[in-house]
Amino acid sequence: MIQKNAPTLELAPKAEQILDGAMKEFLQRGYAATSMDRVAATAGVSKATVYNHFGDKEGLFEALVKQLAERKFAQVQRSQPLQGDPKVVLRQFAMTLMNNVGKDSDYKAFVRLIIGESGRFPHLAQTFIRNLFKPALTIVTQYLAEQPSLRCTDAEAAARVFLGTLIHFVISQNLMYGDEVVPIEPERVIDCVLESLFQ
Amino acid sequence: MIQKNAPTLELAPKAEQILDGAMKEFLQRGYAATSMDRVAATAGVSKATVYNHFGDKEGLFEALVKQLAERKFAQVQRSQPLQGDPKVVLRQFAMTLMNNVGKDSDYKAFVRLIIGESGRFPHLAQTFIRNLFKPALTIVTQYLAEQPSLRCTDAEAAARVFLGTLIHFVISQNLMYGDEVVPIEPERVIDCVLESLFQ
DNA sequence: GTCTATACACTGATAGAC
DNA sequence: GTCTATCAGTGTATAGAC
Repeated sequence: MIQKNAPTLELAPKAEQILDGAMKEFLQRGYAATSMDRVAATAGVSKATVYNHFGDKEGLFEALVKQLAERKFAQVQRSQPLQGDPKVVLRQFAMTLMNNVGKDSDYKAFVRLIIGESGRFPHLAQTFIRNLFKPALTIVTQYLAEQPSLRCTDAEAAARVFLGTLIHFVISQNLMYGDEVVPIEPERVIDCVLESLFQ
Repeated sequence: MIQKNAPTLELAPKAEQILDGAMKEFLQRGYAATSMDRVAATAGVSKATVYNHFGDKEGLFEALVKQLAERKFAQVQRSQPLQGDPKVVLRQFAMTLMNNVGKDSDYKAFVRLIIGESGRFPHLAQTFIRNLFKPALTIVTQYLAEQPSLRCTDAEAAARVFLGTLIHFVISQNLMYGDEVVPIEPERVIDCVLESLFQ
């Protein structure tokens, strides 16, 4: 009766299944508007199974956020180290970041959720910062520290200027739909920040 | 029986009263977790009165967001025009922005709410951009366009670099509690962005 | 471990008296 | 315009059978 084939080769198949359903619901509706009923239905399991695995709604939410943060962290770590001419390398980096974040609906929903709930779940916001912003900051800081053409001698501060410019651009133009209110070509901002940071 | 004294001298006393209660609830709990029952109780009116004034929950939320956006807009417009030595003027501007936004709990909650709900209420996110980000962008762009020492000839792009750096700093360090994960003195970032933008 | 069934509180919204 | 009372629906969480 019990099918032993194709257990998807994962440690906890039902847990993965539940997290998949939880992701769809939480990203689409937000934390408070997501019901455990719907998570169970979307995941294709009973509600009691959800509670057995994750304790309560907060436990499920925390497990989901940590999984998403770790998945994206793996992507960042896997990216090739920066090397070469700054203006070429960093322009490529900027375009990748803008396309990777600004046009990925799931990722945009994830960022909205984390920021929106950061007042009630400070620990999850910090997990996001630790797993995603901090590694990016470290990579860019190390790269900038090796560039003699960098105008600002404080490489970490320069990395914050560069990343802050890019991330705020995505937040204001894409997450908040500012591209219809204060439109501008991304290239203009990238050109300007690179022109400013390097001689 | 009916007290005629102290009608608070406002056009719609009950409406203001309801919006005050709605502000407390929505800013603290978010949109979905806020109940109309609690808004009515906090405002000191009956629930039916809330529905008579604002139609439904979305109507109340939109009225609240527009009021908050307009109040903050008035503060921005009232600020003195920028003039004088760029590094002095913009350092002062940056410190004011960081203290005004980063340490005002109500304003932080407002920004979290707007970003968190921007996927479900794009129009309200755009109202926020139009009333708060766009005016700031305009003021800084005009000021930068007059500075001969500006390295980047594209004043609007430079304004986005400057404001993006500052706003992302507040979001990551204050809204998302990144100051405990990736701490840094604000002055280092301000120094760096000014050093980069100006000769 | 997983399911069905259910407890119990609370939700957004409305009807009708005043 | 404001209130009390209430509706139908849904929320989180759990008990008990398998």
